[in-house]
Amino acid sequence: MGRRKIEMAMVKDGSSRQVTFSKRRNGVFKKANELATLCGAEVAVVAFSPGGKPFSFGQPSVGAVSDRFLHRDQRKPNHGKTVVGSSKDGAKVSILTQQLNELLKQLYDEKKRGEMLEKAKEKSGYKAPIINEMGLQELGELKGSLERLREDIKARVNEMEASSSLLLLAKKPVHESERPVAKKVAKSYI
Amino acid sequence: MGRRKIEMAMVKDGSSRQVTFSKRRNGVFKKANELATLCGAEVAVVAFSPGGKPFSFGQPSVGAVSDRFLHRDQRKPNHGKTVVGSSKDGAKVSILTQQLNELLKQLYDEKKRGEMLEKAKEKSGYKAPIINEMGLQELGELKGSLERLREDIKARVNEMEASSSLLLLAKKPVHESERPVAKKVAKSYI
DNA sequence: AACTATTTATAAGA
DNA sequence: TTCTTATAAATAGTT
Repeated sequence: MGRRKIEMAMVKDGSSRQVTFSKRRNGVFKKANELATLCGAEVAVVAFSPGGKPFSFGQPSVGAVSDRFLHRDQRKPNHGKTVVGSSKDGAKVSILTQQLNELLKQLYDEKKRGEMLEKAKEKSGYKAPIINEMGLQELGELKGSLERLREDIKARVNEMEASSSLLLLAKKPVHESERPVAKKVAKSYI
Repeated sequence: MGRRKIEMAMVKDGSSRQVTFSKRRNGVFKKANELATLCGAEVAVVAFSPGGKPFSFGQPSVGAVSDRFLHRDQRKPNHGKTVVGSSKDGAKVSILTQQLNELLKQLYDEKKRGEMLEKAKEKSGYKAPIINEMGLQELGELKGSLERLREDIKARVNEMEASSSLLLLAKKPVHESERPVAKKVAKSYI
């Protein structure tokens, strides 16, 4: 699909092969996302680059689809693939938000699991306060980062309601800057 | 890619949705096969139809790729992705989705690691010091994984903020009925 | 299942 | 790496 038709065989030049992988990987992920969106299907894609790096796409997640495929599904049939609304953009944001919610839920589960492990350790008579405190602190910071992302998505939804700037600035680079980690405790996902 | 451009939203008519799924499923599988052939990459795709039937493609096999992804290969995903400058918001959303799913993948790994930890603990009870030390070692590794994960998320949050800013510029307003519904959780995560 | 008018993906090139 | 652009490929609606 380009300037010329290429032979369907391994690209010999390593550099070109990496470029091809990057481009086509995104193409496959986009197609998979469209399949999931248009058909309400659960789809997972996993690809290892020529260099051995893993990349993945999953709706609702790679793990969920993998589990279901391996006949370990314990969830409701339609879990995780609801598209709210008919707007193209609203649907996309909805999917992203939904995935973020699942991320937060899993993080919550991880936190509970960590607490149980900590209890078990104390019961066994061994103390590792430094590791415990640092682990909890980092979990808090991790959660804060995810909250930050959630707020960004929420704010984007709100701003979409208020105004619609168009494509003029779409190519302007955006400066990335560090932002303080949120400390506030979440009471809801959105 | 047809007679007309279609809305990127769930196809309402069930019959049409099934036809779309069949066509596009083949398309995704073909693209995945080309990715594997051209780049020598290991690729797996799993898709559940609207009716719940599983379909899969794998090179060399779904199981091999899934196993490598979920259990063996712990190398970090690519971090250098930038979507600033991309001119199609569909691609931006695709990349955002991909990044979210990479996060999900890593959390999934952490979850599995925690499950193994718990199993080991239950198996040994509370009194075996050797097993406890092993648990502590694994907890330390978990902490290290969370440290790396936190850094990954920080980096991705920045990437997503940049992406989101650009994405916002091209958005149209969404209606009230199309907004994601808030979900509630009993208590804080941390 | 085939057929095409179109849209979309992408191979080269810059 | 990113962006352009000419072209190949995928596919939506139709038969």
